[in-house]
Amino acid sequence: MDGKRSLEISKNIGDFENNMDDEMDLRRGPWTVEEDYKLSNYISTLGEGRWNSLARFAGLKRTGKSCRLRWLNYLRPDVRRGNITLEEQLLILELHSRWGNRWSKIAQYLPGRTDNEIKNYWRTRVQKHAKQLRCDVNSQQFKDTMKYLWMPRLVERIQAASALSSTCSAATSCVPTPTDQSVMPSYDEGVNNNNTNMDHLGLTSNLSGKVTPGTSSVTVSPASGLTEYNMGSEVGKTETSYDPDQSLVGPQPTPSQNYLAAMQEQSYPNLFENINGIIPSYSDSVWNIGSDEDFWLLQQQQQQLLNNGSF
DNA sequence: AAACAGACCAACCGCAATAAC
DNA sequence: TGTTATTGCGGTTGGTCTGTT
Repeated sequence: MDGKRSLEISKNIGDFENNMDDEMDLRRGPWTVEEDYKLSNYISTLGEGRWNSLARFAGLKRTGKSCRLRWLNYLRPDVRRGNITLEEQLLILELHSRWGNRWSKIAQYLPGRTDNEIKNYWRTRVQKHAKQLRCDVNSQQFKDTMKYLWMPRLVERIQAASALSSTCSAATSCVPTPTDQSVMPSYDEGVNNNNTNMDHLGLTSNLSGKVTPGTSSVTVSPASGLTEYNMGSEVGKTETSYDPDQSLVGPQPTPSQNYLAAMQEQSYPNLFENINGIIPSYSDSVWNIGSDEDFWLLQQQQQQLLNNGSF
């Protein structure tokens, strides 16, 4: 448990105790350890659903809505925490370009990520980038910047990371393989913390989520101008029936990996050619979308593309 | 060291769709 | 069939952390 969480919990315990007198009042605000424990225990034995009655039976002075949100966004054992990986960033950009702010739909293709997390990512990172580039996040200019600069750059970084890890694993097992999502590091700014959120409760859960991948294909979508990604009916479907006997089956490709593979096959080589032709220094620079220098670079590249009439 | 600003994210709110009665 | 309860979604808010001045 990190310091931030520890502080939050100790504060919450205090708040919880102070509010114990308010028997009739519904609690609001941050969840306490006790509440998390009650909710997790209740759901792990009796399952999800009927959130209002669940809240009552579990002895929680919370609305059903609040319980549902807490479970889905935080306590659910397959919630994946930590930084958004490059693959996930790429997927978010692509899916958002197709569906807009359909966060829950987008989240279906990012196993373990919640709509709230993706929404927060979009608002804090992507919209910030649009602001820095002085364009509207919904403008064609920004979409083109994503399409021709940002997304290909992400693909390249993923490829680079993949090449590095396979080289490394051939020699020694020093870096996790890209097919192992559970330990896939974020090359942006840290490593995924894939711990379940039961950890701080001292709970060990058998519950597991499972991703069922399938075949995928990529074509260029005339409508969006971006890649059309047909995942098939079963792909990206996260099964949320928590059978204790269920266990994660072998290392299988996730939807994002299918997507990436298909995209590499069909769509992006031309983009790489295009951009490398326009920007000779492209492959030399490190694409870290978080730093100011990168945004300066991106602005320069964007301007070059505009000057070349590529958009 | 203090004040401030911006980033981040958990949680809430309002609304619409759906289910239950 | 109408009403009420529940669920799910997207937008927004507010608290905390972190970096800067």
